[in-house]
Amino acid sequence: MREFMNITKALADENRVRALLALRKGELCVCQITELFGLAPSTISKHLSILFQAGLVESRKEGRWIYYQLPGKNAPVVVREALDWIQKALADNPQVLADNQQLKKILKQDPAELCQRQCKK
Amino acid sequence: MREFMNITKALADENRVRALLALRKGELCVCQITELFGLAPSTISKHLSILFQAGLVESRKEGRWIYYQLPGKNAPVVVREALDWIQKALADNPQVLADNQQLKKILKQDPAELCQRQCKK
DNA sequence: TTTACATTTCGCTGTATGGCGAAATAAAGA
DNA sequence: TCTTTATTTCGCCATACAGCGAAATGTAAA
Repeated sequence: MREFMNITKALADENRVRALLALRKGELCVCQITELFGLAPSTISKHLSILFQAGLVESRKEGRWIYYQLPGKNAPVVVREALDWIQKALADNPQVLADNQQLKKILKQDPAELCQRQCKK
Repeated sequence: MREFMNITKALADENRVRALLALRKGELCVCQITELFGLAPSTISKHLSILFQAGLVESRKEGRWIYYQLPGKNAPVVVREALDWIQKALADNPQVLADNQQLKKILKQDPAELCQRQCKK
């Protein structure tokens, strides 16, 4: 039950749901998500930590960057069904579509430059 | 998005999830759920109100009693899928099984007597 | 080594939420 | 009508949580 509630609590925040949907396009580093949402890096980090604890994202370290991504086929059924559920419910949501557009612009930018700008703020 | 977040926030409380699973057996009045969880009637009422706002339960008034039940076939897809999800995830959960046992005992009792005891507390 | 930098952790603040009991509401019964 | 009673609403308290900035951590570059 604890595990399941970790998932529902993780899904009970709009920014975390938006983050999960943004990750559909592939892995993202913290500063890319930070840029997308316009929140403080520490805030984004905390959100990702909560998603990670719930098993809703995986993480991969590459040098100084940490990339987050949606879990693979080996993820628990309850997790995959949760992700399918929000995907289906919000695929054509205006906010989510806007995030997708914004994300495209972010992905065109050099991640290194992006992160530098984030850190200077 | 607001609608969807109403659902995820409603599911982010363990007692509300337990209530939804208890309702699988059929409609229940407030005092029956109160008896099941051992919380104050006002607390249960608030929880049911939140589930109702999210569209996760329907209600039916019969005299002084108000019966709550899971939504029917006409419920939005996103709601039905949410209910299927938690049902599948927690069908064999110890807490949920214990609730089922307890619920059987409660359903054997006369609702009128049950409610009277609740209100005297 | 030092410095730079991406991310996390920590401490704090304001707001949201679960819990209760008391009062309000609404419907049945005396 | 006047009680009784099932439920809701309201006001309160304690806790949980999202947000930030500053400090800490760990890794790469100089």
